[in-house]
Amino acid sequence: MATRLALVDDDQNILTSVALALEAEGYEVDTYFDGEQALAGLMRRPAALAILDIKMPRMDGTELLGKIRQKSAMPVIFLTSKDDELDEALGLSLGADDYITKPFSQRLLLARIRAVLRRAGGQAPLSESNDTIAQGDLLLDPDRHLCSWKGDEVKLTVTEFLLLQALALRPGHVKSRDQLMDAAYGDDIFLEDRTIDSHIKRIRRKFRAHDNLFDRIETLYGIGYKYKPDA
Amino acid sequence: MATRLALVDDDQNILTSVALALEAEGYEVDTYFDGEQALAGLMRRPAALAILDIKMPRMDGTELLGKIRQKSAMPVIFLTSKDDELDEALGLSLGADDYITKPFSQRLLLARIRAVLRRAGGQAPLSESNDTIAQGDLLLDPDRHLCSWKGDEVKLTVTEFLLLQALALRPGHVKSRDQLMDAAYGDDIFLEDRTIDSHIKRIRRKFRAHDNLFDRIETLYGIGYKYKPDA
DNA sequence: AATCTCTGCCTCAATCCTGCCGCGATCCTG
DNA sequence: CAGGATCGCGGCAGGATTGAGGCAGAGATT
Repeated sequence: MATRLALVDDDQNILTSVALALEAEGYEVDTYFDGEQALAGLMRRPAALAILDIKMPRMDGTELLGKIRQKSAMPVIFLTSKDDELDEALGLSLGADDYITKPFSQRLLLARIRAVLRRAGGQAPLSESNDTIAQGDLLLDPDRHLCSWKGDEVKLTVTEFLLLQALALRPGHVKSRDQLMDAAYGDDIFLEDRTIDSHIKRIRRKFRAHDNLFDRIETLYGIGYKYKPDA
Repeated sequence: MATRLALVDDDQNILTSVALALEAEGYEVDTYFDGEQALAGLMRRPAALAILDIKMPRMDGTELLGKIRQKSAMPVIFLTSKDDELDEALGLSLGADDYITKPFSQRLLLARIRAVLRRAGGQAPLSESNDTIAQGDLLLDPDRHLCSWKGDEVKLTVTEFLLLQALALRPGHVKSRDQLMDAAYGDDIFLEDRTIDSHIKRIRRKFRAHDNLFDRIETLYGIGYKYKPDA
């Protein structure tokens, strides 16, 4: 069930350390240290995504990408050195799905991998979906920034919308305050936990203004919040 | 319950001020001022996350990271000076989870710490699994923090949930109070044995409120408890 | 410039959780 | 069977967590 990634780089350090990191994230990783080896390996063990260093001896990344593209539409992410931007242009025009300049953080790499895999369509885009959410009486349309409860429009601010969206995306699933913070602001912002409570309070208040029995946002003491699905 | 962080920096000012800030946030912080000391300390007091300065006398951050990686997959955040980008490349491709360039805001540091811990925590769940447990009439879904008996929802607190999960994970197997304590709190906490009894009492009571014949949690005199599987 | 809105956070009171104690009942061991 | 160990249960008090109101600053709007 684990997604298999192919990692190609001639620098042994990068190869092993990045592989370790990815495996820690639950991916299976096949490592190759040059293009020819990678090409051969990919025939036998196809991967969901390939991560290629551009500069490699014997067969460089762009050439490898070309060969891969002859046989498969497998998503590809390029690794490039920071200073040679030419490579980026080259790689992308050749059909890479994304690129990352060294140095890169593990966080960035993971984000790109997830994004590319998501775009590639295999996985359910649960986290970032822009789709309308219709959970019983609740309707959330991100594109129109529209929220309604039992037909009545409920005016939410951006933050409130994002939080409710995160909750309603997986009805019944518990979200910690940290997770909600991620959903509304992203990784790099730290706020008081209790700020989430404040927003939840405001969301509840707005919904109760339309339906004073509204109780779909449940508090789980010591854990977080969840959106209760229809019974 | 407090998460322990390891902070390694040769600058005493940074060491103490950052440590203070982190402690104010509720973390336990072990501080070390060089790599060797840190390595020794980490053996005895393992931390959930290490924050390493890259430039240090005797053993620098990357070297320390290497040594740490030989023994553990502990998440690591690097601190780097803004001007030497080389360090970043080196550290990150070596397997650090993230990096922060000095000077950094406390807010960013906290955000990164949380993000890394979250990722790490999700990956390596302390106990056995995050899967739903379905044992006959019992249903335990950690993601939803949902517990039901014969279809009825039974509302459990976090501690109760963890204990029941530990028991139900291996139906028929005896769990000592110590083992249950580990499952619910981790192995860093000492509590009165009888406290487990109290929780078991409350779990039983809650289940009996739905089914007064409930007797699946069996007491093994002098040993512990076990969850009785279906006959 | 004068509002208005959004938002993060603070305070206070109410509620919930939990560790532990004591008592009586039960269970083993010799 | 007696004595001691162990356990179930009620209850309590402190601590942790949460809901609600409110406030001030930053931006946006008028």
